[in-house]
Amino acid sequence: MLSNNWAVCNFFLGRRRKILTTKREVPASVKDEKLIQKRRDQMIKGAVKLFINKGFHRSTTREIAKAAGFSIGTLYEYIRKKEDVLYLVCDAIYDQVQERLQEVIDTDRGNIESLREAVRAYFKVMDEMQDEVLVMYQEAKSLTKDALPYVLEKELDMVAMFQKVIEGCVRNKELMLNEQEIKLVSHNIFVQGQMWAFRRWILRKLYTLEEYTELQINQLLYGVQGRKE
Amino acid sequence: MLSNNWAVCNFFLGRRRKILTTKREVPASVKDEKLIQKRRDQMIKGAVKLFINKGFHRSTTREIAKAAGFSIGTLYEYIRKKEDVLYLVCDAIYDQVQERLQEVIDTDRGNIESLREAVRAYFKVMDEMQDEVLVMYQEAKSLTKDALPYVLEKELDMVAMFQKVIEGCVRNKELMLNEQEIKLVSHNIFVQGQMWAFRRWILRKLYTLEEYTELQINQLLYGVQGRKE
Amino acid sequence: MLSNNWAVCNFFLGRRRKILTTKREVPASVKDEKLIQKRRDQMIKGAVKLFINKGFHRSTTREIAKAAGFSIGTLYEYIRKKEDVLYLVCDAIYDQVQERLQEVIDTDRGNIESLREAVRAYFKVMDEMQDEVLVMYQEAKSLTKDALPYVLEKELDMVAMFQKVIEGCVRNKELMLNEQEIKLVSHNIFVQGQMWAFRRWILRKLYTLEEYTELQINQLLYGVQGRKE
Amino acid sequence: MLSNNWAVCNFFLGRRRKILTTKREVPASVKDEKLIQKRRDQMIKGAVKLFINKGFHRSTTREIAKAAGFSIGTLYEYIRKKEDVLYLVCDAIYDQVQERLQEVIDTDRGNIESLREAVRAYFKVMDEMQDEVLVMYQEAKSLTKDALPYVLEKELDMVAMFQKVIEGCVRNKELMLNEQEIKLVSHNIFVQGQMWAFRRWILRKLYTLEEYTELQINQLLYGVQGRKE
DNA sequence: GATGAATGAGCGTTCATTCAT
DNA sequence: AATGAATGAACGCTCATTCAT
Repeated sequence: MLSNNWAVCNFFLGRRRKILTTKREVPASVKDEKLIQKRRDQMIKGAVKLFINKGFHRSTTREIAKAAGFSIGTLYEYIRKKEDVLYLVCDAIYDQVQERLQEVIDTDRGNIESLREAVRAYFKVMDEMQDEVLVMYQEAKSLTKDALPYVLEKELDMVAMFQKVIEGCVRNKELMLNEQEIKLVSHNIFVQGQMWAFRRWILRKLYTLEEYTELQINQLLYGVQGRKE
Repeated sequence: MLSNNWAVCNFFLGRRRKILTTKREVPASVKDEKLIQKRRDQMIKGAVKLFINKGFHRSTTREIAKAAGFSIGTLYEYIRKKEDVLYLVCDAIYDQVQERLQEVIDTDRGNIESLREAVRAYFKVMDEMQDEVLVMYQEAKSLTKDALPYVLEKELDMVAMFQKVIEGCVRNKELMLNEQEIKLVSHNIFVQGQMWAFRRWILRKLYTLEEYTELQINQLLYGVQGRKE
Repeated sequence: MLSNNWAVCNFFLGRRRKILTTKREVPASVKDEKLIQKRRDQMIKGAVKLFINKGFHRSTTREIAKAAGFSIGTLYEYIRKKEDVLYLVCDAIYDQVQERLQEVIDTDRGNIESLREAVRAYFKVMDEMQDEVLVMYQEAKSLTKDALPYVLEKELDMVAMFQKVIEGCVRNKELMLNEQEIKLVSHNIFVQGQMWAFRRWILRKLYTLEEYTELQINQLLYGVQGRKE
Repeated sequence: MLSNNWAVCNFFLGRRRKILTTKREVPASVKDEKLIQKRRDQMIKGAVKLFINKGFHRSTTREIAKAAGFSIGTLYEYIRKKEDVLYLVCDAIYDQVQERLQEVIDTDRGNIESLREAVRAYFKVMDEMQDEVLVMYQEAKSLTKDALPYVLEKELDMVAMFQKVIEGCVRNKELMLNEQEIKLVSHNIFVQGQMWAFRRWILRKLYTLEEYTELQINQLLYGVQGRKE
């Protein structure tokens, strides 16, 4: 139940610094950790392709196994339930996004240029990982009660990256924003990046990625009235 | 297939002014139009509740019938396929949103105050219809190839409302924006409204609706730097 | 159950002269006998068309009602069960065949020419009523336990017509056959007539109706060796 | 649609020597060919019993599975649709009939005695396989458009066996028949064999198998007038 | 550790039949 | 007498999951 999900999330997220520090474990029957990693990589790779085309609910476990390159029996040696696949997929996608961002975003420079660069980098990643983002985006709600908080926490971690960049600017007096405003802007940036993926059916017709990026950055910095005259 | 869906959408939306002017009809076996309306209203009401809790895929046709207050046989007198319920639900929600907006938004005044009001009104509707918006938002991807364009068109109609308000401001020199910028801002407003619904798990903790609204409007108008000093 | 059907048939047919002299009644809710006849005629006409195309089991009561030109509710004013339609249809087809035969077959002349004529007339009727015969033929097995004997009795009545013609020939010494042989030949003629309908997929390619008729008559009269040299 | 079926059949049969040489494959999910054969044998055995009693349409897939000795899920590992069962059953029955005939019929001797023997053997098989023949006979029409030609071709193969025997007699001047006549007689024999099965409700009362056989052979050879003398 | 045959609960859907109007 | 909306048992079929090999 979604509404229950939110309740559960709130519960967890409220104290997340305490409990959610480690990954949620999906138990496997197989012992060899190396093998588990290898098989799950195969699985995730296949499943993402599948989910992009048919969504999670319309993909069968058999199809997932096949796409992964092994049998249905083997699939169940590495997961307990179909929903574990979804969690593993979502988890992997977020990790990938985050990893790529951490490579290119400098959260410590604390000037407007670093904010511009962060947004550009983020939008670029979202563009390159469009399909994956879409999957995450559309299927996250199918995650079970206990898996969802782990994924939401990763979202917050990403939002926190932008927040950190902006806080740097504020600290250096490049921007004048209170905490509420900082958080809102961070969330806006985050959503606008996703938006490029989940509204691509219309945005792609109106803008190239570069146009979209620069327009959003300008709007972010100056608003619609800041440039009025 | 999602990716195909997009192709289809693009195809339809490309020429939408010509083909998509009328509603997509869902055929019913029952002839009495009044009755059809009544039963479908029951159905939609029940289905929304269900979809909020379990999502479309996890809701069974029997549950939908029960929630609507009639038997499974009767359900199928008013739809052909389970997916028709989803279309009917999405369609109804959008109609409702749009209707409520048209009541309160004045697209002709053409000043900044009217833009503020439009955004406030829109965010208020999105707040009041949180559950419905969430359903639409999360389940739209499960719509069939042929139903999706109808729903997307409605989205564009709503975006167009904001666009019209902004164009008014531009015409009256209250704002200086080119067409690309106008469109982007319209989409941003639209998405930020939805965002209040689909990210409520975090936003509700940070802001009241009023705070969220005013912060977003200010960010929209002045950007983060327009107010720098 | 078919096997039970046979048992039941045997039971009934064994004493048929006593019990099966009247038509099996299909009760109607409506009182007006004239109307019953009219509505059932509509029904049979529509149903035959339907059964030709889709068979009994694949035709729904709604389709039957529609094909008859009235509502499903009305249909059930004139029958009790769907299977009644099948009985009514089979019954009507046999009546029609028999009526047409009685018009043209002279069972009293008692010469070989009258036998030839009877066969020719019968085959002609079977040719003209191909579709109906096929329906009867293929759907009779779906008749209920209690309806089947009535239809089988009609078959025997038709076989008896040929038997009568042949008995006339024997009485006049035009043929030398004992009773067993007479009956077999009668059944053969009957089946060969049906055969033209139910094996038309191949026979039509090999013969015209006239060729088929004359070849069968010759084979009937002279065998394959009677003409050996 | 039955009428369409015939059209399709004609189409296929017209060129059958070219296309229909191989069996129609019914795909199975299971890979082990041996197992497929075993399970399908179970299935066919159970289904024949069921179809004899209730007909194809009145037998449910669950009943078929149960009669076969496994679960509904397993049934569908070996077929795709319920209709596949019917095809498999019809196909198996024909194969069985044909196999038994090929064991006993000598198509090369080319004398009248061999024709007598062929007919006797055929009628005996039809007697022993009464139930199966009845099923084939009554349910063949429920076969799908694409399955029917395969079954009809098998019929023609059997007719061709009699044709071959008769052609031998003609070649050896034991009989004087043109091709049209040969074909007709072959079809007659074939139908008269089936007739013993599908008209057993009356024929059994009039004749033993032996009487029926000898009477038909005599009628075949000498006609009703050849012996008039 | 890998396989894939087996299972059966449960799904979407149909349709003969009823009955209030 | 005629209608057609309502019903729900029962159908064909799917698929997540298990477990013997």
